[in-house]
Amino acid sequence: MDRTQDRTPRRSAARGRYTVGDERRARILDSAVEHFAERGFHASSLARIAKDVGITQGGLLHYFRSKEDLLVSVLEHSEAQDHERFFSHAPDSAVELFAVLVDLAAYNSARPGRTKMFNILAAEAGERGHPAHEHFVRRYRTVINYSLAPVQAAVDNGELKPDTDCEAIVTEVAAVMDGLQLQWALAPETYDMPGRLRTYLDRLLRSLTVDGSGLPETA
Amino acid sequence: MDRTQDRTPRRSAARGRYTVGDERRARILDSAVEHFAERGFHASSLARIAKDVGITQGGLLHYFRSKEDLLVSVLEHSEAQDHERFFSHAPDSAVELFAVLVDLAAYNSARPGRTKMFNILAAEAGERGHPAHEHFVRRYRTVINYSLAPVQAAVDNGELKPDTDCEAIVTEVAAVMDGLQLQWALAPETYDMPGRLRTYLDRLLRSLTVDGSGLPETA
DNA sequence: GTCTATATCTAGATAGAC
DNA sequence: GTCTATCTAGATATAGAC
Repeated sequence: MDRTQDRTPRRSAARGRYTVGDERRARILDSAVEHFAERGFHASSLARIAKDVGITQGGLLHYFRSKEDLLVSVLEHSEAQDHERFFSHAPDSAVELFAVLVDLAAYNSARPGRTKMFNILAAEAGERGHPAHEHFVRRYRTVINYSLAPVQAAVDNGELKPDTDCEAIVTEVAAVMDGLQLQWALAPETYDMPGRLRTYLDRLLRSLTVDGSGLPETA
Repeated sequence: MDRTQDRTPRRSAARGRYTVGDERRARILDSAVEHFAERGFHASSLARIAKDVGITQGGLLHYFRSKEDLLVSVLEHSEAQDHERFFSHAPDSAVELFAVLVDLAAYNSARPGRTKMFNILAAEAGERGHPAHEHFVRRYRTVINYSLAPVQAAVDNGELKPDTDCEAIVTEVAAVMDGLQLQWALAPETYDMPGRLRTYLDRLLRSLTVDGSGLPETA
């Protein structure tokens, strides 16, 4: 096992207390996010990531034993943040699910570095050899499953039309979120990503309800 | 002006005749597409692109004076292909537009290298300094404008509901296409991208028609 | 815990031989 | 039209000093 990897659990155990090393680790992760956001994984450089934190490349490698280790740590860290903030509670209805997704879009649009990083890494990860390939395959599966349950439940209890293809709906929603995020990244200041997502989800919901107006809006 | 740049026009003038240089140029572009698809722009290497064609890096730079020149040429080349194949005729109706888009998705899913390249470059281009930034900003504007006209026309002549927000629809359609493409790239063999797009467009169309079943399917 | 030094590779671009 | 040679710069990773 990796000595650097079991730092995070230790920190949560001693809640509120941060060692110097933990703080350094956190700053390296933040710096890495910014660099991956600008150039992706392959073209980012450990030396420049380290320089932004005020240490050298050698110093950085004390915390993360390799570039790939750093990438994996960044992804796990971000994932954990998202999970705690948005996905720790399973939504009971499609309306509730959609509201969470709009919140997530707002959260993402307030964090351009983090969000652009996901755009690039998700695209890079299409190649089978990429160190984040498995991560993103798993991530889509998780997102789909998380979203599928409340939609299926809404069909079962009659809120949504009985002939609804739940899986198609759910992958489509994920696609819209990713696609809007791609457009948003080209002009983050002027593009209302959560607004466009809500517009889409509202119409989707209306088209899925029995008479076209049976449910409240998502926000 | 660049001597290498005015080769393409000359070739189209002497239709059917390809000089050795033109053929070399085309093979370099193909190789570049594959490399950009795997690693994006920054992390691709001219030497390796050249090696796949069977020449050296120095030889490649005879045709494209810099790496950035190569990238721009690749994008222009691909764009020209798309335009000729799909967008040279302006669609008269929303149904016609949607059918073209499904064709495009099928075309893209048959060309993994090219399509994954667009995924990565579109994401990388979010950063303002990226050599393809302007290209993708322009590309989205073009796509939106191309799609807006037939949708707006359908609203005006009563085929679609009068309260339809055409611009929202059109950016949403673009987002779905990009997002599905991202998911497809993670498992191209098992993911029916054009099928999922058609499913989405069919439901979109039904939700936009006055009584919910006024128009034929897209295919 | 961090730095310096170093080994080893690879990058893009230029110049000039053939 | 292509190659070789070369320059400069930058990459990751290791080893060991402090």
